[in-house]
Amino acid sequence: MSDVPDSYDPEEAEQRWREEWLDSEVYSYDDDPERPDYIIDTPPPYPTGNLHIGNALGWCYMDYAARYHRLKGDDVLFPQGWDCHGLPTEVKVEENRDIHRTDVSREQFREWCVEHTESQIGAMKETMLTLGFSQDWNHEFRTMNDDYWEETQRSFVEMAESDYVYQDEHPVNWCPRCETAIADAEVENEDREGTLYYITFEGVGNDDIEIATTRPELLPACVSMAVDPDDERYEDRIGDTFEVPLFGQEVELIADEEVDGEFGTGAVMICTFGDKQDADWWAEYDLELRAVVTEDGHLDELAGEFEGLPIEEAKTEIADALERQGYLEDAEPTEQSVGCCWRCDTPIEILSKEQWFVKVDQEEILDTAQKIEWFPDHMYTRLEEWTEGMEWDWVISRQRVFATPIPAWECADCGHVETATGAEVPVDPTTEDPAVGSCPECGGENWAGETDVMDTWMDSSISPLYVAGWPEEAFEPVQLREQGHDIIRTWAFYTILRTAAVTGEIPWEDALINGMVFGDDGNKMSKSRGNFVQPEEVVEEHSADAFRQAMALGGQPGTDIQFQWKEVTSASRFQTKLWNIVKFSAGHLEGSTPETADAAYRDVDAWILEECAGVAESVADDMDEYRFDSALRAVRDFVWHDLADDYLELIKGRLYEGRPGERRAAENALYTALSASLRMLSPFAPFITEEAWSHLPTEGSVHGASWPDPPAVDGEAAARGATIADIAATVRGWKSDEGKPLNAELDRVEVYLEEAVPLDTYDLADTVNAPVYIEEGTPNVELVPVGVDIDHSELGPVFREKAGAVVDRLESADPVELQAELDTAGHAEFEIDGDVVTVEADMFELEAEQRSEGGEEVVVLEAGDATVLVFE
RNA sequence: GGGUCCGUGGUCUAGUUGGUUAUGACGCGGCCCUUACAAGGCCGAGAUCGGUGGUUCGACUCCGCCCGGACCCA
Repeated sequence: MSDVPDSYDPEEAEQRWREEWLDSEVYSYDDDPERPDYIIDTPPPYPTGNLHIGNALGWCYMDYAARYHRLKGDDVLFPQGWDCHGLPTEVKVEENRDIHRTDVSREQFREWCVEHTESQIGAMKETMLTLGFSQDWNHEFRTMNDDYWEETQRSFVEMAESDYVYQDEHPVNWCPRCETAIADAEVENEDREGTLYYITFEGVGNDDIEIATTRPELLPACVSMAVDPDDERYEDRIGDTFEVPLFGQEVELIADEEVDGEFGTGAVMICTFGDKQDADWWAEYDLELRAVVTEDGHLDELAGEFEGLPIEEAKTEIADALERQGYLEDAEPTEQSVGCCWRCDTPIEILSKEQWFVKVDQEEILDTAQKIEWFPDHMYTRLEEWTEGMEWDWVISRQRVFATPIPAWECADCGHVETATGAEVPVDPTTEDPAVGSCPECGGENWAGETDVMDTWMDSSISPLYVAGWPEEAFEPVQLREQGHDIIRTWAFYTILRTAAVTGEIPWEDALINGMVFGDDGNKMSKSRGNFVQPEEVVEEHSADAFRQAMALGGQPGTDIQFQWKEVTSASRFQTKLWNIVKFSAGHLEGSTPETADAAYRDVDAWILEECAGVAESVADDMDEYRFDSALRAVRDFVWHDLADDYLELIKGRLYEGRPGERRAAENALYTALSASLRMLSPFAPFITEEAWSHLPTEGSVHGASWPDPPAVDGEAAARGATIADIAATVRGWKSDEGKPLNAELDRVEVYLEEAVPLDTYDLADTVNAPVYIEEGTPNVELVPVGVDIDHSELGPVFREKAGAVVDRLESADPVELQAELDTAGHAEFEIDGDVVTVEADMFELEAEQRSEGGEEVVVLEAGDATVLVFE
């Protein structure tokens, strides 16, 4: 009867659909002016060659949203980009080819980097396809391609024209290993064990002074010293001068409130530059610049005999020399926070260099960020804090190769700097001259192209502009950015800054922030801990659909989630269940089922359709709020318990033996509920739902279908259906308790309802396998009140401070007497503190228990409002 | 040190504006091959909701403090 295989083979089906979808247009963006756009600003990942489980979580979220919005009828653009430029690739290429980047031409080096990047992208794309992500591959982009970096340069040019971009000499964070400037966001503070040295500076015409420092190697860069103005130890000493040990320069003591009197001796040396504080003081007090650290992290000629030593060596050599010459008073271990390069962990230096900067306009950034809807909303706070804490402008120039060139030239004759115009990008200033021709300042013709390149974040922070088609199309905010909370200070921050600067708009309407993925044991995933899981392993063990479901149910978006194998197990079981439902249903459905005219729905049909409509609505609400966990849970619950446990069992009689009209009504309702379920599940489990869809009388792909909208039904019939389902479930549970087969035949079943309702017993009788009689009132069996069930929400507000006493009286009263009072008076009365209080009937219910004392053998069951008598 | 989030059965997790017996999953125990389903079904046990004060008739939910954890910043 059915061509549905007995079991579902995910490995085969997932492979098949993956290929099918690639050849189809189901995921393509139509740019249809009639439908609302839903554009996702997919954050382009760095092509590491490995899409790890943390990436996968974010892509799952985007894919759930993309698939949901397609069902909702939106014109979805889910592009995929690649953030290609950057140091790790340069290092990898140097390693693989055993060269230094300066050994070959910039062109050659770039070419190798591109080649390497392409192979890395291929591997990650494969994983994305395995996991069933529905990007529109016609909209794939690479930040290293001309068409992309043209836009990067264009945005740079526009920002230069509006004075967001400027060139200046200013202290910057410098990584001596990468030999480039880096931005504040690329510096990570690490707690390290260091040594605190106590060093004596001899006074020049005044007493000596002792300072404490962790960086004796910076003594040659010492230009001043400072104490807290309120520090009594140094009263009257401001303005004293001292000679820097070993290096001989004379420095003056100043007072500044920023000095921490608790640290060391309370006196600190100011070097150019030990840290950001030094840079501030240097500027504030107009101190001399003694640059002693070279770009590659060695001491220069100002260090005299120590010239050429790497920083770490210089530290110990100079400390030794201080000790030998009697300047070192003490040395003790200390905890210190060291700023390190986030790419290579090398401690950073602060050097003053000519660099390109982007102005950080805190107010504009926050104004913009506030207009974005953050999910969860507290993620905005992260951005706010970071933004408010920004001290320096964003340094965007990098002394590297594989990146977007800064489109500028310097006149070799007069030093005038010429920035490209929008018309001449993309341009590589190292190989091309500016369009302006001769220097507008001096008329010279000798241009030196800028060899500095841009920070990679300059590329990735225009992704919303790029995917939205800027500048051909005026920019309108896209609908969604999804990303991890660990990169709010970079990706989100820079994108907001740049979009506001270039367009005056917010980049996205919604920012959905995902948490981190931890291992099964609750710890960060790491290979050494043995809790590392690669998405492919999960697919191999179970299926991509199961993996995707586990990601959705791991926790609500925004929280960190633990990867749980048991969640995958549970998802697999659900899929088995779903498959069996489909297999059973498909056998009863035919091509004309969906269009059954004027289906004569019985009560249970009305009930399942109403339930289904309710679920469709609440799941849509969840999806709109990106509550994927809640959405999937609701659908799974509906499918398993309402549809399979209750509804399917209730209509089996009609499906197998019903007359055509009533059978077709059941078939139609079954089809409606099942196809709605598949559509609601399809964002989470795209493969099995597509496979199931193909076995039902449906058209096309489930992913091209629309969000379910079941027909409106008679509400009273639906309520009756709910009672029937409740009764059927109760009888089924009882049979199971009794160890009876579910189809065990019963003598008869009597259903007692308080008010007579024309319950449709047709399906119920078949399901419980007994004739069913509906009665009004209470059954003629001995029911003994045994307890009281208080409705606190009714009773509490009425009695307020007396509520506790009333509850006590109700609970301590004899239930039998209470029942009698209720029957005669319609309420209960107590005397409390001399007052008579009346407890209305709606404030409590008496719990009754059936006491079988003689008479007919009968079992009494409670099913919601109904009392069910079962005669065996 | 500042900030954000969090602490619910053995494990993970839900809990909407405070209101009956606190959700589900995995695991565990028992029963059941019932015309979709044993790679399954049904049932059961298992939680003083981190601790402690407070607000309230009533607190998992609101507030204070403490303990513990994660992340961000300094």
